[in-house]
Amino acid sequence: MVISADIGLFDFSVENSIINAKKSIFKYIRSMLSKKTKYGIKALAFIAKKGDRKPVQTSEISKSENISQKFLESILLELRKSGFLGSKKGKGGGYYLIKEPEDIRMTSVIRVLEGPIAMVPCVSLNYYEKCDDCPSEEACSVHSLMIQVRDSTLKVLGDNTLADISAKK
Amino acid sequence: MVISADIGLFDFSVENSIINAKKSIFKYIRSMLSKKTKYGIKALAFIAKKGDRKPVQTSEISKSENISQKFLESILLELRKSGFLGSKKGKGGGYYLIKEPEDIRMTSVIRVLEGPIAMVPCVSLNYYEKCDDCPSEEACSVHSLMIQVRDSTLKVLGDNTLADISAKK
DNA sequence: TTTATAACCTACTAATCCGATAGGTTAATA
DNA sequence: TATTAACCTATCGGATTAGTAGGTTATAAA
Repeated sequence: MVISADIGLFDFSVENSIINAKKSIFKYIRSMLSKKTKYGIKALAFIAKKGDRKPVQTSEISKSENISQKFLESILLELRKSGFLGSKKGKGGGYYLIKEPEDIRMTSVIRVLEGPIAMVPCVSLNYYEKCDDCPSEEACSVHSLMIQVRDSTLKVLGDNTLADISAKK
Repeated sequence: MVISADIGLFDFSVENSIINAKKSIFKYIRSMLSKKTKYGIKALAFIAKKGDRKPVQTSEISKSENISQKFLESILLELRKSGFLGSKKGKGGGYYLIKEPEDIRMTSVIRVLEGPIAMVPCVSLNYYEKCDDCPSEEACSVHSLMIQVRDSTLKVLGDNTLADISAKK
């Protein structure tokens, strides 16, 4: 019985790695950071890099960063509505930062564009939601693990400002 | 212009917080950890808690942890195929651990059930994939940030074993 | 040897979200 | 007055998630 279990383990491990290989080649890899958030951060970094406060057009960012212009428009609009950017219409218009890059933490950007930073709503600070299945969060084996993950992620994202990530070249 | 920008900021910040409030009440909160993975970890912890190596039935775990039995079946099957569990058919059958809980790291469980741990494929160690839009990963403002997040998450998940999370009560 | 059990397998589904597209309106500049 | 660029509304295909349904195979007990 032990032997057959071992053989089973071996066979299936091989089989599984093939499945995973196929997965990575042919299938969509689930990403925890949406393109929306990714594009939003890139756009903010692009604007921050320019340094001056002159409005930057969506079209310029779109071309330079290979982002669909229409999609980017909606993202920048959202960033304006949530207080990261100011805007100016008409010729010479565009978007500009209304805070110093040093004062824009990645946590706040991601919370606006992506939503919760925690991997699970029941440990989210800003988007908390109780699990339907868990009678007690203390008894849940996943809960404390996810709190640890949340805190370590929060530390990284809270320590990094727009100034930090746009300094990289 | 500065004044109108400020007013705009204020108005929209308020509006946005209302939108977010509605979001958390009425809408689905995106979770980075699928229920599949969550249930899988819970099931492993359940089996580990029992201590002895006697097979545990899917139905028992399903009832105790409030998980759809059919869904759980598919998860435990996957955990067996990827080498975490052994199984026994027929009466008195079920699933049992084939490794010590101390030797099962959360990183490996999550990689099997969820896929990549990184937030973005371009910084994933086990599921790497190049971004279509980025010409250079070094120049990407998101890249190094995501590496930091990945490493801190990896640290937490690598330090926690099944023994650690099932010890909690 | 039959019967009950529980793992195993295959296929399908509703709901949801993501990323994008299309087409138009408003406001500011030249 | 014409052009520009932000702003707004609606819609969509493709993909995933979290199941459900219904059966087959292997094992243990009767």
